[in-house]
Amino acid sequence: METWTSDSDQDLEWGSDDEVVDEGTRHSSVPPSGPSQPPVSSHEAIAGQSNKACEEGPSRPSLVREFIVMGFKEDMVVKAIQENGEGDTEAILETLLTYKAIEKAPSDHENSPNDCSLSSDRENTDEDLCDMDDFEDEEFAEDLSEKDRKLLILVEMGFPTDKASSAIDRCGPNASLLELADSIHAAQMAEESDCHLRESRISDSTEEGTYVYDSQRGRKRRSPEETNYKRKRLLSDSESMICLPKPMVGFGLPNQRMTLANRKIPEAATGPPYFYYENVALAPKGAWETISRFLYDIEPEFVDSKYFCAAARKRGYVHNLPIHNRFLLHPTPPKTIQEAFPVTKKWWPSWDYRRQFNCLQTCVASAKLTERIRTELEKCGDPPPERIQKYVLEECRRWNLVWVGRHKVAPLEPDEIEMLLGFPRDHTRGGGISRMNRYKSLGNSFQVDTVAYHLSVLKDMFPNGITVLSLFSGIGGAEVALHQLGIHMKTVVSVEISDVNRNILKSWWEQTNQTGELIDLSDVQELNGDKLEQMINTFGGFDLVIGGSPCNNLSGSNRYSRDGLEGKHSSLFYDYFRILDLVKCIMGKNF
DNA sequence: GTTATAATGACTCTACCG
DNA sequence: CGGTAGAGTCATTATAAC
Repeated sequence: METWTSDSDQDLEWGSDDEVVDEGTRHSSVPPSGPSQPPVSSHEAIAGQSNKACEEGPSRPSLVREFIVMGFKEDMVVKAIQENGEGDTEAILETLLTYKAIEKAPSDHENSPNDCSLSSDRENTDEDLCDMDDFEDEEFAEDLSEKDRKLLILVEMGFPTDKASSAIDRCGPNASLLELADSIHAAQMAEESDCHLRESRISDSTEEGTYVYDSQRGRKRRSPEETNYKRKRLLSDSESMICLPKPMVGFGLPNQRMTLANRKIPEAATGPPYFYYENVALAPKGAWETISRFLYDIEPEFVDSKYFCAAARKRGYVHNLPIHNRFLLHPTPPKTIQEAFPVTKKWWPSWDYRRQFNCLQTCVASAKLTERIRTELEKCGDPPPERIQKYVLEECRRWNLVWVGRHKVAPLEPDEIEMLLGFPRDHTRGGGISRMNRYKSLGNSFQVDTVAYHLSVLKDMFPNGITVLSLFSGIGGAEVALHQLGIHMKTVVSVEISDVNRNILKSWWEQTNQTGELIDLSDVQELNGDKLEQMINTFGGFDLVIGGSPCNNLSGSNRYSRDGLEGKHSSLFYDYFRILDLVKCIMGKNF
């Protein structure tokens, strides 16, 4: 069962530095990404007009918000929901796209995917509709031919006119918009398939195989040689899919052959600015497909931080950074529990064969549980019967418990979690933060060494330092990573909703004697085009847009509101995209 | 009010077997 | 190929304690 622990130590030798790092040796850092508790949405179109927050109306304000955050106007969202009912989100989306396509004037642009890259295509298509901007007649759509209507919507969604047109020809007049969109997507993928095939083959031979799953049927299957062909075929079946690499090593670990020799970044996505987006790898079906689609179709890099430290942390990263000549932070952190906590060794029973922790989350075990474990172990002899072993081991895994005495297990202390995640000791300590909030902030953070490895390529590219836009900064994992890499931060604009997290980052910034400037804002939803344009003009553009949006509606740990990307908090992903796209547009115009 | 504690499954992929 | 058991997951809520 323990395949994930056994391969980490022996099979992957990457460094000569196995020394145990004293917990006090690393100074500098803080993690990002936070749960944020946004007030109700207020969406602002780029043009500057802002809409009122949606509170009343439909019984699901989150549904309204979901669409507003995608760039639709509130009144239209309400109207579309009334028209379709709350159940069928696809129909609502289709209606909204229709509204928008009709209402659209060529000059204004909002945050639909790939919006700015298509303005030229759109202008042609919309030409004969320009005078229809005062949208009143909801029947208008039916005056268009079905094909024209769909073409219009597809172009509005960001697809080139010619591609959209041939997709309609290919799929027939009755194809749904989603089918058409996927068909275009598949065609684009097929164009790159040669390159893809080559890359995947390299990947397959280097790794143990690749898992491919069909996002609709939810069946995952082992993919041998013919995987790539299947992938192609399934894609043209209007199904998008995602690969979770096994082992989850991303595009390559240190001292390991790069699994993806030359990945291709779509033209529209190349830097500047560089960007880096993070979220949980094990998100509900379809979430990563959507994330990737919004972020310019870049393939996510899935990495488990167990290859960088002593705790697992399966995360996906979408970025447009180069992937060659990456390097690790030094000293490298311990990669096993025993190296990280040598003093616990003498209490560690032989039948607890954990070598690494599972994902460090936001909650820790209760005293009652550790008490239960202790009494259970007291009741029986040594070694305990198999049934007890199994129970204890299960709970230890579930809660990341460590052995601190005979029959005594305990949850990790906040400072121990700081160390495991690559933060300086006491990074989150003091300043008015409660213990539980430390756990929460840390649980929501980056693993610094992992992120630093990916960001390390920036060091040579920007010898004079970088200007950073840090969204959902949390306790500043991105900033800490950059600092430890020795990358000078000229200016950091940090956006983080939590007061305590902002204070942690500010405090770290001062204590590490940063010479650059830290500007901290609280709400990504208030970051509109005007503000961004002003900042970009002041700072000369951003070199890096980095952040991990809230995962709580995606995480498997959430029993109450695992609503996917459209969840109350996780839908802030669309704000990440909105802001990134705005930055790209503004910088594209002025630089 | 603020903080800590305890209780609360579902969903998914993986490995294995027939 | 399908079924199944096993394992893992950046959490939320109600309640008690302070």
